[in-house]
Amino acid sequence: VAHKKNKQPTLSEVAKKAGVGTTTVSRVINGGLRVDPGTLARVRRVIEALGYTPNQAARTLKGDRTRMIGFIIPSIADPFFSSCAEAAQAVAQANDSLLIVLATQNDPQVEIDSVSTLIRHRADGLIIAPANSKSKGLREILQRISAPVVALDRPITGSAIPSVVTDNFAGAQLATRHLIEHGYKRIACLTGEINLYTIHERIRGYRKAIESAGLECILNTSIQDYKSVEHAVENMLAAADPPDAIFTLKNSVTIHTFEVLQKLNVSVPGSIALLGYDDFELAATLRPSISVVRQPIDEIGHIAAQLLFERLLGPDKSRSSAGSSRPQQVQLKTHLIRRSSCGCSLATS
Amino acid sequence: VAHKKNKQPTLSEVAKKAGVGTTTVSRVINGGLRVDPGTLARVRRVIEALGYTPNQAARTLKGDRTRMIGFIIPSIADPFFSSCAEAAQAVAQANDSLLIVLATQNDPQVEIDSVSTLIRHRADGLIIAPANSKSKGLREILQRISAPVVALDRPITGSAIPSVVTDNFAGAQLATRHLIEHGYKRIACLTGEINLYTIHERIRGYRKAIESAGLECILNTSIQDYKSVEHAVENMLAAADPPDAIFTLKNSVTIHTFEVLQKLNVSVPGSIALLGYDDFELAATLRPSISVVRQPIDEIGHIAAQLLFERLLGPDKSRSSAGSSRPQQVQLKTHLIRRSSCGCSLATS
DNA sequence: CTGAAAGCGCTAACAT
DNA sequence: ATGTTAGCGCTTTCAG
Repeated sequence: VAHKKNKQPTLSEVAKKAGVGTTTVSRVINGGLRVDPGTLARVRRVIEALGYTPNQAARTLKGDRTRMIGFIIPSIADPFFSSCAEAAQAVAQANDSLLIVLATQNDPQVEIDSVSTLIRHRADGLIIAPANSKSKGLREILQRISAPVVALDRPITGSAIPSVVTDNFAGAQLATRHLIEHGYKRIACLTGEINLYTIHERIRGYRKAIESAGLECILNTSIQDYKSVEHAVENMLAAADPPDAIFTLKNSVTIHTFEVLQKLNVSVPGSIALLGYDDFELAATLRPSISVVRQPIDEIGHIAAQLLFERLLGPDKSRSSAGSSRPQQVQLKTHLIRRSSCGCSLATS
Repeated sequence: VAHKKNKQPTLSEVAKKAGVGTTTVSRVINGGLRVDPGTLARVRRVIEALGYTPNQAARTLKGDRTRMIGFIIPSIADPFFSSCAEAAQAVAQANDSLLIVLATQNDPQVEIDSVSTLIRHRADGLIIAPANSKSKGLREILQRISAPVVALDRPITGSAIPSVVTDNFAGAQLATRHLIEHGYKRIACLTGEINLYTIHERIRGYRKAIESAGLECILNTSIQDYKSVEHAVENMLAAADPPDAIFTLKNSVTIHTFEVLQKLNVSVPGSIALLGYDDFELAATLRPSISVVRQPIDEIGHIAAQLLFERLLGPDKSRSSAGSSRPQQVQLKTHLIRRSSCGCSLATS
């Protein structure tokens, strides 16, 4: 009984113990083809007895894939990205690969460092939600790596990198139009993080709808936290011509706006209607329930991972639900969920 | 079979191009000590020009750590675990390591497979929230691996594996007592998944408090989804002696209970008080706001990861915020958050 | 200061 | 059917 501490048994140890060559053991652990049934059984017994597990690092060095894919996102705790990660991990698992999750907090430097780390580890591929779609540094480093890359939620402009995003422009436009159809005339739009691709597109959608209807854009892009929402809303309410509807471009802003309106005892949608971008768990439970633009979150992660494996293995070999390969720039539709806060379903408010 | 696999440059390519030996290049990428400044600069230039990155697999094979740690949890999308993961990933990053996230959906077989995969990849260590604290198969495989393991949220009974959990018993007991102090006499407890360690402990806490006060346990452990909550609540309400308070043992049950109560127009806490285990984002925003037992989620993930790196590197070398090493069985305190639904702060309800 | 050479564990020709 | 052997890219003695 060898007490080599901290050491897993090796293939050649198995070979020695089983009285065979290393090639035979290698064949056994790789399916056992072209191996005598008796030998096969014996080797398997030794493997079992020793608790042998092939060393992936050695395989990798020999030229095999690492069976690891990187997943670079702003935050793991964010429900949107954690749901994407869950879906991507499932696809990775189905393809016998590991998902390595890296959170960047939207910091471009951390993002680049993360890519470097993944390259060092020779990840087979890479899924990334870039902090800045236009970052030159990121585009450069991404261009240099040989592993396939898929962009998630936000494309990487000026590159041929495949991406899976939702149609933020159409979603915001549709939502704004819906508010317009309700008859609201002064529709404010609250957001922050205007350098994000998604937010930028949503603003465009809002603008388009508002201007097409000949209304006035009331856009506040300085929102950061609860305080700033409170400040913004109080100012609007105190103005000579207060808004009759608010369109919020991201989850946290929607929630903060709801909270402020609730705190100020402003009737929703009576005095001011509210519609938010991105659904959230309790949107239907709040009173009034919050109308939102919903994105197919799971699909984003799922398709991004599938796209990656298709490029990795060739379209036919990846474990896809569908056999056909997809286009390289996927844009998913969003969905308007009509609840009470926009003025729909007044019966249940 | 012409794959356009742009291989990464290797160390010896750098050496050749720089006109030095591989040893020198190795020294350069490992800090550049004992290397002539001129040579160092030249080698660095070549590395830069070639975009060389050391191959982690080769280093690993040579005996170095893999700089990867595994993180096995039931679900990534679950806010509790994704927050833990975020904290753990930050610690991993600080220790120059990768976090590999595996979701098991509480399936014991997937769990064991996940551990195997991580062993194959020679992860340096392993953080796991076991689906079943008493699983023999899991304990066995965990015992066999040489890498350090830390249990998260749920201990692994019958083993010396360090764990980071919260005091579920005390938390539930405190919460139940709080309800009792409010004067409620018929306090129901709703839950599912009773095979989970956490739930088991919470039930114990509830029982202890109820029995100590000479009250009757009204325990329903068959909750699974909204429907089952609806059914349970309707039955309770229709009974001759309906409860005057409900204590829910997990997030989803709390929310479903709130929804059912809201739908049935039952006044909370007027007719029935509600108190839930585990805080959630909109608990304070709902009307009434929901009182809860809050766990220090980030700390759980953070401490678990720190514990792991302490065992991995020795207490002094890990990037801990504190220099001192921690006990191996950490039990964190929970906190009762008094909001309106239990009967506190009636002014703001 | 610097380099030659010996492996780390595995796979894949190439033998037998 | 099975063994022999040559590396994969890197670190690390051990000599210059």
